[in-house]
Amino acid sequence: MNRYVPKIQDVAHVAGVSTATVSRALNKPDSVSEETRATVIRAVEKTGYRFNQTARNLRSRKTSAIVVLVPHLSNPFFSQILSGIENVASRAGYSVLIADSKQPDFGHDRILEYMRYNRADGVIVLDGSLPSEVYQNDQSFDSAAPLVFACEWTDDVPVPTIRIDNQAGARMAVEHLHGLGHRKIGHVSGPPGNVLTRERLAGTRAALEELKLQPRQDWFLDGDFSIESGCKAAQSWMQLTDRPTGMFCASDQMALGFISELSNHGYQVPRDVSVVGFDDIEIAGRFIPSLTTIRQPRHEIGATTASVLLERIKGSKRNGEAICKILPVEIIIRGSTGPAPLH
Amino acid sequence: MNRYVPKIQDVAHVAGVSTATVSRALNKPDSVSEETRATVIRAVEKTGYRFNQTARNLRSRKTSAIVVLVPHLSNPFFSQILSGIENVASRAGYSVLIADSKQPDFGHDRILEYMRYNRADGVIVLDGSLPSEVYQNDQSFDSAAPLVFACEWTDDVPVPTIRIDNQAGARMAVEHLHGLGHRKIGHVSGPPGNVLTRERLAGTRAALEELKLQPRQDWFLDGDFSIESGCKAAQSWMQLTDRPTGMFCASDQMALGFISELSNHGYQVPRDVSVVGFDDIEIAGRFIPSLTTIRQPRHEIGATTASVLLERIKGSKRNGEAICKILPVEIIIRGSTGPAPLH
DNA sequence: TCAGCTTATGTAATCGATTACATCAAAGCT
DNA sequence: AGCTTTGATGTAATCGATTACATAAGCTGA
Repeated sequence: MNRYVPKIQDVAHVAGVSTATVSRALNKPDSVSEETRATVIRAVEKTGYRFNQTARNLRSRKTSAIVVLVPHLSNPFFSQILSGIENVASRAGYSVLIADSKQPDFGHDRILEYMRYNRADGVIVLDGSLPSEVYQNDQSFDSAAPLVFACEWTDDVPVPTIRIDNQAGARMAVEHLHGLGHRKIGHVSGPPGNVLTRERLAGTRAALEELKLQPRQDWFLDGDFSIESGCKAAQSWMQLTDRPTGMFCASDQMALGFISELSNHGYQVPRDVSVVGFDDIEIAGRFIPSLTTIRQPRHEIGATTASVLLERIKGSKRNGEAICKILPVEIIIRGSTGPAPLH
Repeated sequence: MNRYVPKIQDVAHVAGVSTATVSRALNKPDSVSEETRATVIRAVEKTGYRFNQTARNLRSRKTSAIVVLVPHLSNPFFSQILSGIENVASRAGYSVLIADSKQPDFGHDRILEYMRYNRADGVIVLDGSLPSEVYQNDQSFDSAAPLVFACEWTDDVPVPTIRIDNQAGARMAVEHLHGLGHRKIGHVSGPPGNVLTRERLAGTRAALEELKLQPRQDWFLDGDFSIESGCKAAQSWMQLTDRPTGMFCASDQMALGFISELSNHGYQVPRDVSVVGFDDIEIAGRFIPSLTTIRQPRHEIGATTASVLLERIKGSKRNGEAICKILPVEIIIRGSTGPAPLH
């Protein structure tokens, strides 16, 4: 049933020219005569020819694809970033491969397979927690594809990174709460070991210090960016005898979980506690109350990352230079924060 | 700076065997002697060899990749479906390519490029609104890669489809509202022309009819699945003089937008109106109020779709048989629906 | 008129694996 | 012993494009 797939040979035959001419007519139109070009194009239409990407890839030693390593693909946070990447990549003729780096069967082998030029011409890593041996191993063989980090990154790995200033974001959050009169400020942090967790925590501490507020250990609650962990943090909050009146959550999901759980127990935001999130996911503006949060330009992060990677691929620059683009964050003030209760 | 990438030649040389033997040792271990296999493996480790996927693809006439056509990649609804797909595909050694079919520059050309065996061995289409010429054109040349629809589909195109029973889901929603005493039931529908819109609308109408409720034209509001359109629907609702007391929204996003906008204007759910969504996105259970909704098993839809596609690829069956797997929906009753006001 | 240059095209090598076919040694069978 | 079968390996064709190099024709200017 499978009909014959026309190849460049067939086009050449129909057009009465050589395969080289067909290839040139299609890829470098200026290098053949106008007449020949027209003949070839007619032959292509007649035969229904479309070039075989694989053969082209082999000969020209590239894949015209980039791969994106996403931690937890099911996390909707990444959808806009992927959208930004796909947008830029597809416009440049590149396909986008995605792989979930947090899948159970995602081992070193598989990472390496992507890091080499095997499947893609470049790699975007959104997961800062890949074991750093991966990168060393990679360097030792040095047949590595260009690599770019986005959002997250791994310390001491000299790779270009596109991200926001997480510390500054955290500062904005704390300062906003402080500006509303809050003096008892707590924090719900991300998963342990994560760079974002570390940075946002550091920003929070720094801001508290600058504002001459004593950080209290029991106001720093553990989370993992998920909605569920926000709910758990709310339970911890409720069990405190001396409660913070302002909470900065390191992700919107946690902030929403936090507010939701409090609501289930009769507490209200911002009456009982003001809450600031991080990310500005789509639903944040429509939650009840609407969520004050630190906006990350997610689509732009994706688009910028793709541009940087494509440049690296074309220029075949080495990763060594390790530029770091910091995209701006801004605080979006909404309904989940209000003045601190008069003491 | 780019070091030499070892090829099968080099391994053969180091191991003192032919390239054919190396290939066999790696791909069909049983066909070489144990001794040779060990030698080859040692040589592979020594050289740091990893096979070149492109070369393998060309020779074996496949790409080991599948492509997923997503309408609006930025829509987080798809993240779990992608996760399900990636899960199954990667386990079987396939890469997953994604492309946003709603991008401005996504034309027929590009679709066709994917439909042929050029870039992928199979295609998953999540967008039912691709022009049907695409499929016909495809058939006429018949060099088409196996195709599977998921969630959405296009009528009269004989392609296997994995989806839920949208009409049944809509029925559940309406019956639930009816069971709570609601007799004035409205609907917010999806984008015009979409199959899901049509099916959910049909299910709604059928249920109303069965329950002997007169459908009222002005209680059927237009939307497009987005949060924003849910807000707009809320504005329409507020302008009605005779308002429905129960609303079934064809997506969770619209339901959340609907509730949010009402809340901004002092209305409360479910006191003033009960709301049912569709999809059961992650935040639904944590919204305030938590959202009653029709759950789609999104991860499972993705996984099943990938399995079906891989089977087609392996079996190289034609699409003609057009099986249709209907996965179960269930209603998740939460806080956004309550008893109808006593009239 | 002819060397020298440009332009258009053809010939054949090449990318790096897989695999059909050939070869050869060892084992099995009558 | 002589013939067939089996198993392990090597040789070389092959997948379908791109492209280095060769060639031929046309053009320029001394």
